[in-house]
Amino acid sequence: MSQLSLFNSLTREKEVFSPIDPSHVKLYACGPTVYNYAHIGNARMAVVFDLLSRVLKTQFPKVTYVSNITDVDDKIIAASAETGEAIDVITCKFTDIYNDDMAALGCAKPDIQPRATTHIGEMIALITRLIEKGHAYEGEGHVLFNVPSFPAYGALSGRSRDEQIAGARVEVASYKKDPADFVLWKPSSDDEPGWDSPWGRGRPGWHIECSAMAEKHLGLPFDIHGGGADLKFPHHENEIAQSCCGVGALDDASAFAKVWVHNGFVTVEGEKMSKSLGNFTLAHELLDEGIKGEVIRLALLSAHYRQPLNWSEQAVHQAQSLLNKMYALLESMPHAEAGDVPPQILEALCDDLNTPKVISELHLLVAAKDVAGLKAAGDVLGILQEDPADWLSVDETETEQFDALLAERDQAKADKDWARADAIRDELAGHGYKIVDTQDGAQLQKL
RNA sequence: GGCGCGAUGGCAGAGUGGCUAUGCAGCGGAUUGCAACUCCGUGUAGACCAGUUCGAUUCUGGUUCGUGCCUCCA
Repeated sequence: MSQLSLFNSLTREKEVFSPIDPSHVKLYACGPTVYNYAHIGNARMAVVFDLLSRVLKTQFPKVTYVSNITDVDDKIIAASAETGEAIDVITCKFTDIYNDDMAALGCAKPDIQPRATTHIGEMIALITRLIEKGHAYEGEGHVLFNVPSFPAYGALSGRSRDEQIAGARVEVASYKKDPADFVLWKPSSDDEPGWDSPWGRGRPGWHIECSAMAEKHLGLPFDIHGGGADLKFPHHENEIAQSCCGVGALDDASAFAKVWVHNGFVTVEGEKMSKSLGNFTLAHELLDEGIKGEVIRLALLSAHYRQPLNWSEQAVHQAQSLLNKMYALLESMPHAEAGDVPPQILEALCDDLNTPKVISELHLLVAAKDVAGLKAAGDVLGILQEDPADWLSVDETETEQFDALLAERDQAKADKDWARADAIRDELAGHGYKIVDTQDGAQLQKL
């Protein structure tokens, strides 16, 4: 059996994964703040950690994958103010859309998907504990984490507290004892969402929810904590500080989570996809355009998860092309059953999720007509879950408008009027369809 | 400025101290309709400069360039 290795951001080394309890592996990944649609950069995180949980499940008898929904945040408040929709309407709506879109990308729902707003009590309890232990203090209605009280601060991001201060863009509010201190709890005005607490009506800071929810659902320490690379600092660094201090592990940044896994960004023309740059593509839009979820998923896995992934038509095209090939083979052998996951696939996955290598192995499986291996590989990768005939056909209601053209082309072929036949092919290509002549006559496929 | 990451053939993208990555595109061929699909064949790439070595794309150092975090961010 292949042994899983993962690059641990905390040690900056690829390590053989060795669970705290091999009978129950625990994984947490920071999920979305639900105030709008997920773009494919957000989707990459969901796909990567879904894949990791699937691979873990092939290696260990029990895996609990937790990924949260952040449903209290200043951005949500701002979105509500802008649209006039109630906050819970917005968060419910976009939670559902997120789950639907990720399901379309082949992501199983996490075993537990905790919401921040249903864990306020746990957050207050953790904050209270931090105050009691001298790691947090109250000031002007805020509760702040005192960074100098945690000697191991900076272990994950590799920056010292002095460097962070040198960044100079940190807001130094009057109630902060140290410029690096960050908010655990902040006061809410009457028109903002808030909960009663020992420090007055307020709401949690951004970082505390993950500490509280991970501890509640997984216990400390747990095995793997993941998220996008941009969360390393300050979010994950602060989670470590809160959680380690909560359990009194002042010098051990691994007392929260043992292995930290960070996925790289999706880029567009070499630049990070981000909302502020406006260069984002929504997963929802791509699905609406008729690009299949599995195509998006495979395209997102076409680069190694820690490398940047440049989103392009060509990446989509390559993923589509491979899936078409695989489904065509599956259709030709409809009664084949899934076998064991081919060892070379498992080996590549176990090597820090080397999905580009996996994809090359998929091509080789197609060439070898190894349907049983492909099906098994598809199950662990979260692809090849559709009916091959459905995959290869196109929606007839969409294409019946072209039936007359196809009939005309059949006649043109019979008349050996190749110029006309090819003109029709070109015309349909303009509509996004490819004509494939089969024994049953001409059929259309999406380009 | 501080701290990271990266640089592979037209494009995407791996492994590897010496032995074909893989795919997309292109080109040649078979089949076909002079198409499409399919099949066969086809690519001396490794930013630059040193060093280690019998031998480096792979290890080490430096340079250049790109990019990310340091502020909300997957």
